[in-house]
Amino acid sequence: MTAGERSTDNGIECAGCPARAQSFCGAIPGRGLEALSRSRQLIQFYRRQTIVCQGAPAVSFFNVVSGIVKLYRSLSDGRTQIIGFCFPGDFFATSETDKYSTTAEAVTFVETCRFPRSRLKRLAHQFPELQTSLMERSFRHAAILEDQLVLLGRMTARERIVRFLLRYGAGPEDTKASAGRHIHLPMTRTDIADFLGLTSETVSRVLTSLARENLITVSVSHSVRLINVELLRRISCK
Amino acid sequence: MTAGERSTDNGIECAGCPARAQSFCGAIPGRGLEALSRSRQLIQFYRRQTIVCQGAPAVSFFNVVSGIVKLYRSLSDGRTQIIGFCFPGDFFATSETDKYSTTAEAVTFVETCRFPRSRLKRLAHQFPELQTSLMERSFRHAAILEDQLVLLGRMTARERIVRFLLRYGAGPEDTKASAGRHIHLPMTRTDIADFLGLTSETVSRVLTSLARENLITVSVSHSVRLINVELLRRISCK
DNA sequence: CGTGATATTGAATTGCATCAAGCTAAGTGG
DNA sequence: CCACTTAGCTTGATGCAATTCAATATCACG
Repeated sequence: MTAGERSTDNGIECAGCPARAQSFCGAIPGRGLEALSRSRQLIQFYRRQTIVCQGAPAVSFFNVVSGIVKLYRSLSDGRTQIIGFCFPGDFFATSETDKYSTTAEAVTFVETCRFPRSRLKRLAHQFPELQTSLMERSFRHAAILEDQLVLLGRMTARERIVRFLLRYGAGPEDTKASAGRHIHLPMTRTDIADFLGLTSETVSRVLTSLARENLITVSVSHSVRLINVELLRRISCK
Repeated sequence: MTAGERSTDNGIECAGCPARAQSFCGAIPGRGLEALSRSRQLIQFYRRQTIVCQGAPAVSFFNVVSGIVKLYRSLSDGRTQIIGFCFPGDFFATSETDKYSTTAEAVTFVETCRFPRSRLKRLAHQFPELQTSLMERSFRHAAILEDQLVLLGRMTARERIVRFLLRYGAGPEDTKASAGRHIHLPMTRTDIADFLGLTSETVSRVLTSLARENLITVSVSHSVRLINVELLRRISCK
């Protein structure tokens, strides 16, 4: 265990896990849960703490129980691109190679389950219902990455930021629903920029310009409220 | 069958398929091949022909036997982003939703195997060795998409184009090896641009500038030769 | 209340896009 | 076999969105 991470007692059983419904392990039937509880370690990380490091030997993968994790890749000159944010129920550091391809860092305080890397394959082998669910998950994941390719390759700064706000702030597709609700964005402006292929200055500028046009309000920097969701959706295009 | 596509007789058995070694079906053991042969249709497409259309009901998925397919998404105003090129052994149009999320179009004359969409899940269920291979494939695929995110989000036009040339023209990682070899690029400049998040003009300009610096030669527009692979690798960074 | 980190705002710069010609190569039909 | 057409490619001139550099402003936390 590297300095700073915290392993809590594993007394908590998987059966009672609040994240289980959204997690890959949700597909594991009850009879498998006890074994699962034994093969995982519950590990916590503080904000800014690195969980796994790009290029390091891939020994474990993780499931997010609570909090937000960012996955990113860095170029040698410091440019970084965030690949995605992981929320409760997402798993990460599932590499097919023997090295981690991305760095994972806690954006907030994070609780994770850690498993040996080989375990996923074994579990899938053991439980066919998990295997199906993993396949669905991977197709869904690929679709999200494809969305992001379009965003990075072809969208303007404004479109990118509006999409980001809608993605993380609006109920999926059902117009209206989410207008006026507060969105808490625990990541920094630089994080958002590194996710959207922009600079933090541009993120700032676009947010204030959206606020000037009464499409959103930014109370404190980590809290945004969507005002005109309809118009925002139109801006984010498709 | 839509107008223009060509279904050849299915007499050719999967057992003798030249693309099988690199394909998902390569993981299916001999005993399953006869059934596989029966469940697929061999379908050919001519250059520029649309294979499946973004938004259309997802009924089939395809495996490339020969030729190159491009997958792309279009925005309503015509901006398009190519998600990737599929080569022999790649499969595409595997959607988790009931609509295709990308359009697939033949870049060259293409031979494909078409399967009913539900078949993949059934096959995976039937053959555990396929299931493992699919999982590996999906992780590898995700890693490629992540690479492309970094490229689109953080790289300059020159870096993008050099990476593209190295990716499709150089043997994997083994420096030297591939210097001087001809690379045939059947896609248009616009295709390359749509893949790299650029315009065709920029692709042209960068290629001629690389040629002026004696890093590559461009004989006819679809044929490029890498001269200084070492330096190209340095430009493409990491 | 002070200090360092984060965010905003402004001004200047630039890399790539856009617009606009020409150029080239591959058909096509007389 | 050669003008004519057309699609794709190259090259140049100009514009602009986003970056870069720089100067505050604001926030979070001891």
